[in-house]
Amino acid sequence: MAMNERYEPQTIEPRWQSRWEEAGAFHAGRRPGAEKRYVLEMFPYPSGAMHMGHARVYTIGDALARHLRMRGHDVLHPIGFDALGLPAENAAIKDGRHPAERTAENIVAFRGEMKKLGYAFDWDREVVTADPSYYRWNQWFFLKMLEQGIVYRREGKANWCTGCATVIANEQVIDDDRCERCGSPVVEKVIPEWAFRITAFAQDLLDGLDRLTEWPERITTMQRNWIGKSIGAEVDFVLAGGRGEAAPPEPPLAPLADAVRIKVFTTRVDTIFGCTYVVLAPEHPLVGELTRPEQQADVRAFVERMRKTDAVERTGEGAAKEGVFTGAYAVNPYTGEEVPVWIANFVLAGYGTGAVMSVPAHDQRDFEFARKYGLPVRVVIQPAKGERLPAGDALAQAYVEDGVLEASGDATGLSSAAAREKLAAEAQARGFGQPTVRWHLRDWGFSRQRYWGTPIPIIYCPDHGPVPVPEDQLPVTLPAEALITGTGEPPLAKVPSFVNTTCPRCGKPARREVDTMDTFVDSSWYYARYLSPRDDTRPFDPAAAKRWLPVDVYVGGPEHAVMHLLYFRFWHRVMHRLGLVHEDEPVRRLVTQGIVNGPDGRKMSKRWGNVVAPGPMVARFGADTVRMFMLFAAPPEKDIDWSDEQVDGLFRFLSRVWRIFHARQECFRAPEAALAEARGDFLELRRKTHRTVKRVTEGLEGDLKFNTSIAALMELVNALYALEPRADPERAAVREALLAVATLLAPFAPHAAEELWHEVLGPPARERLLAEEPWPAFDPALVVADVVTIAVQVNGKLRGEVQAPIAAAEAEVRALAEGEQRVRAHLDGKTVRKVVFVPKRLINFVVA
RNA sequence: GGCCCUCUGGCGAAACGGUAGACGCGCUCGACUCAAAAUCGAGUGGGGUGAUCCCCCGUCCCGGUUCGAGUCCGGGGAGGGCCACCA
Repeated sequence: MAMNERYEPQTIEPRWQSRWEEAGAFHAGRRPGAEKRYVLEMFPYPSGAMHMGHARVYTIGDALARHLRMRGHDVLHPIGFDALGLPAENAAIKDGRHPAERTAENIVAFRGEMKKLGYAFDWDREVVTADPSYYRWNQWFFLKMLEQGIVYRREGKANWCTGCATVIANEQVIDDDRCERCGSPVVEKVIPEWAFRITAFAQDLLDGLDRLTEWPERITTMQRNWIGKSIGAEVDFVLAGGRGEAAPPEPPLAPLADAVRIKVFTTRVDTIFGCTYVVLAPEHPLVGELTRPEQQADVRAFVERMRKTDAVERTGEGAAKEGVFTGAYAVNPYTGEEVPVWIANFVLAGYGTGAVMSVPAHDQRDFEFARKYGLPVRVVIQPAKGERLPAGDALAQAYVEDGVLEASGDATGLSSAAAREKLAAEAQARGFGQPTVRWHLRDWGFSRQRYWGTPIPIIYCPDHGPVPVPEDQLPVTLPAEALITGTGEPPLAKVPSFVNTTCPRCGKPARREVDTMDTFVDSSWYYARYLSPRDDTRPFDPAAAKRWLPVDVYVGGPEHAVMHLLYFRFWHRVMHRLGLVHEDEPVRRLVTQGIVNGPDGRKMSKRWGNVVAPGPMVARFGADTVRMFMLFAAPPEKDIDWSDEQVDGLFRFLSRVWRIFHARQECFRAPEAALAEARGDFLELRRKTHRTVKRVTEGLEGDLKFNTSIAALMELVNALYALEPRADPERAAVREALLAVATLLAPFAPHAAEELWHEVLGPPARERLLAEEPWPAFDPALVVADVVTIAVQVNGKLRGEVQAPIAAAEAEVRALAEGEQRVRAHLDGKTVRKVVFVPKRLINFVVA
């Protein structure tokens, strides 16, 4: 049967998709003896239709997975759906439908589109987080972590999103006070909530980053910053004269030691001899107590005003520094000096100790505050080199660098670094402080006052308080009949059949927890669930985990740098502690892919009318063209713009590939034995073929340069167009090239590749699948040319080129180069001082 | 303010410290066609002489290292990302 003259992806693609499926080609575990590879892309959140960003991640991961399979590995390449969460619930509220129904529909649509794109997923392992068979294990983990003390209940200030009507995590607050999901204002609200003690893992999470050598550095840097370890010291300033005559504090204070101590945290204890005042946050518990009667009115008014001002306005960049004197004085333990105690808007109650020592000469913020309120400025650090600083009164701005201490008692003359160590140790020795580590990372509050999440398996008993639901009663399932309004109290609170239950301890009537878990819980361990997705006795099989974990390559967007990618590292450590996994990092190599922008270069958005959906593009050009576009446009980590012209170009390329196969059909049966007799242009073609195998392979490994791999294929195809084979050896060389093209194309344009490969091989290949064939090897003898072009430079400037045998020695090349008229013109009348010879590449005459 | 990234033709991009611009898009010309599309082929960084030969300039800017720098080092500029009165 003659091959179709036209490239028609619409007829080819469904055919191969069903062949792959029937053969179970992409099931993991089919090659038990082979080395495993776990390739994973971040699973989609099916709140709407599939978009180009999805098409890009899965295309990148798929190219890798397909290549690794052809390299003989046992490949696990699973997929699932991150189905629970606020956006799905919000969308459901908007169109008045149940989130379960809507999500199910979206998943069907997603699955359909992914299948049309021909991704080599192991669909048997699909996981949907909204399924009780999945989220029961969220609940199971919750119970285990409760036992371990990693989960705890707290009452505290939470970030309350006014739009989503729920608490959200610190990581989900953007632009200071906006919800990452819906953009609504976020306010502080005091609410009881459940939290993960992720801070207990802070050091470990930080140390682990050093071992993640195959992660993009910018991601590990972001995590490092987010974890935010700062090493400093805590120092107690004792209130001068003991208690101030404060108004009766409410509630009554616990008995205090003789002296009231104001604990401050600083990373610059080396500057402490320059401390001229101390500042507390307005919310600091000691404020009421230490304020002097004559300052009482001012301080109260200030605190009251701060309470009413929202966080951004108060502490945002533009906010003016404001403060008020309390009338109290505290003693600097290093100097014995009494310094005034102030309160100010810019001091945060939630960071450090909520109190700072102010060193206006060496901290810009303190400097501005001191100038505004006429507080003294005292220089105690001098630059190690360069001009000395003037006295404090004449200082134009704070000197914040490290330097050499002066006027600092015993520490005078020490460097800042040495002084920090000495002074912190001294504080400890003398009992008024100690070296201290502070973290930016906070515990992960995960209670959400919403419906579409995992119910938290806790029962509140009037006698026993919060009681965990026994393991054998899991899952606590979401009641289908909840009324979801998106406002007011948690929807689950309004479902009596859910709320009302009995205490597992005493059997008395009790109420269930009505909050649900943050969606990030679902995505924190899904990669492990893929290992045994139908297991109903445990979250996953540890033996399978031993075989498959860690994930070898994880592909996803860099926007998850400090949320998902930190949470799942934390979770993996918990699983490690529970003995479920054998390593403490979940992912060996992370690939972060760039955004697909609209054709106008702007982010795709309805607002700009520049949204291009993958579905219609696949229908029009075929999956292979869309995939090729994603990979050819730029390396994975770069942002790309959708371009209709470029897409046309890739379709044109695949058609061009098709046509050359069609035009060279007579070569399909060429005898392989004739290959060795290929000469001239056809020997060159063979070299090009083998070089192409090498280049494409390199692009799929190492730095993942799919774009140059595809470029190499294009060059080979261009070379084929330039040749007309007439004899068997020539036809054999062409056949070799055609087979290479088909095979090398398999990770990128798998459908066309299968079709072409089968055309070349004919009936003998009927039962085989290219997707499972071995990746081609190249002949090292054929990737090197026997004659090379050598650039000739004079003083580093290109002045000609010569052809020389690859092994040519310097003398030979030099003679050839000097024989070139143009080169001679530049050498005439000059003295050659030196000749630099780089074998196979260039020769450079240095003349004067 | 801190940390990080990027900067190369008209555009997307290539380039172990070694011929800058591979490959693709776009554009120009030619072949095919009554014509167009499609396809195939040729050309395509700027400038200058000038006719296929050569010269000069050219990878954000300034300096340095080197026989040789898009690449390495120092300084600056522009754009972007993340964090942020974090003590």
